[in-house]
Amino acid sequence: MCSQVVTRFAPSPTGFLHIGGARTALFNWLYARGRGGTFLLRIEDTDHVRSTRQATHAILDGLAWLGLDHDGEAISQAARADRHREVAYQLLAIGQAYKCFSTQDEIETFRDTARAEGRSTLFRSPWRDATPDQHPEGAAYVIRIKAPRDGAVTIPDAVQGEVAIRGDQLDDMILLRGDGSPVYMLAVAVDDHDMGVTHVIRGDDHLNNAARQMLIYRAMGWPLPVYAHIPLIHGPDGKKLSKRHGALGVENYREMGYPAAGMRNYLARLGWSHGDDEVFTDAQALEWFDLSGIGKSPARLDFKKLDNICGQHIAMMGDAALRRELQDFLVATGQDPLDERKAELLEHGMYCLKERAKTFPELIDKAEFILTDRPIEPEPRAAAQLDNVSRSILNELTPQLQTAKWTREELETVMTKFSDDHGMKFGKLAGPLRAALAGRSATPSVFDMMLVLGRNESIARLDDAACGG
RNA sequence: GGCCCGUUCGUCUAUCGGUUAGGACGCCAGGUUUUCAACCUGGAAAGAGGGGUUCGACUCCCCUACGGGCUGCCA
Repeated sequence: MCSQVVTRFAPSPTGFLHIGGARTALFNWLYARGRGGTFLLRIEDTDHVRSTRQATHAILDGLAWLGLDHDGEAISQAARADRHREVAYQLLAIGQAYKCFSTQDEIETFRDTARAEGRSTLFRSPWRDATPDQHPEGAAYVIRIKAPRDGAVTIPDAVQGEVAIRGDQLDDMILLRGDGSPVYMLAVAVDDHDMGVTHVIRGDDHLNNAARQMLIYRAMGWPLPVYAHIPLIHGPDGKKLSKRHGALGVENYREMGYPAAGMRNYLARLGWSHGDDEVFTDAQALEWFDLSGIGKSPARLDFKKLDNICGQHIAMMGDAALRRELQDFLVATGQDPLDERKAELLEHGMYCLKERAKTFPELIDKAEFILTDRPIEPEPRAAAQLDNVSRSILNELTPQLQTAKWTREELETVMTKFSDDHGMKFGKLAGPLRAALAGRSATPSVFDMMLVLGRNESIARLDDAACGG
């Protein structure tokens, strides 16, 4: 069969894990993991001024939260500068690159006048064809690649199709700066090659760069990886995602309480599709994901849809897993985790809570009746105007519910007995109970529980039981 | 300025020359419900504009408009 797939995610550590970057990472992860391949992580930290250790940690944390595990250690691009330099000199030695002694000032003024005169600002170095004996003694130089001046470089892209860049649009880009430091374009090409990357899946802001990187591959005689340039994510207004759109980093989404599984689903569906499938498991995504399903136009972030997808994932999750993730969420957001007893109660009641929460904070909110300290007293003013049923609910049922463990069986038993004793339909208990507990912030969720219990699955059964047929 | 990419309901998308242009989210209406939510039923809602090619274009080609990207001794 075909050789092993190797993908990579290569963020610059200049802040946090951008939501767009997270999607790029996800696509790479899905592609590799779905094919038994390797998913590597490379930190592009060659910009010493902007790169920080905290930013690297933020990226690692974000990936870990999203469950996008990479193989091996994260690779530091900066640490590989010697190898990048080595390739630059190799290129020089085989005549695919040359020393350029033009100063930055010269280039600057050239560009200024070119712009002013409406001409191309591509700099053509006069040193391209100079022989060594023409080189000035001891002067500073940069190493430039010899880009083709005619013809075209065609990028075979799995998403965009064949994209041709004419040779006259390509300048002799710098490989090594005057101070001997390698430039990004060189580093990327060398690293991708050395790491054995077979599929470069990245944002389409790199599409044009691919042509330049291909020049290096070509000059070195390296086999080309498959390129797949995916459209960027835009804000709800269709503009490029920026600070004013709010949540940019994945940690923001984590703090808002979205489950990682829901994020993976939503992000995967953003710009990629598998027919009409909207909600899917990781296993399905892994099986279905393919470059051919990636769209070519930028997608907008839609929080309503994110909510919906996440809600469905919370409903799909196992109670124990939910309990664990909820605790993680509380810790991650600097809140106190639930104590054992409450966590236990919550897990028991999860079956009728999780179907109606889209985020963890919402789940906690719905569970207020379970989690609130007991005994629960009704607000005096509300207690004063209760009808008979409500009063008996308050006196008989509430105390039982206050000590209940909230398992489905127990809740059914208690509620059924009560409605049976009062000769009323189970579903009709909601109103009086609410009235009995009016004014308590804890009240709404008990109705949720009753209604869900009653409506969805067991109302007929319970009503039959309560009314004796 | 030059070059490159994109454009189907409000949003995410299906369609890979022939469909009443489908689904999902959201929205609206009705149902159920002694709150909300959930749930059920129904509804409104799309091929940017203009030229071609073709018996037939959302689909192929060109132009325009709009959006985005690249054009650094940034990454």
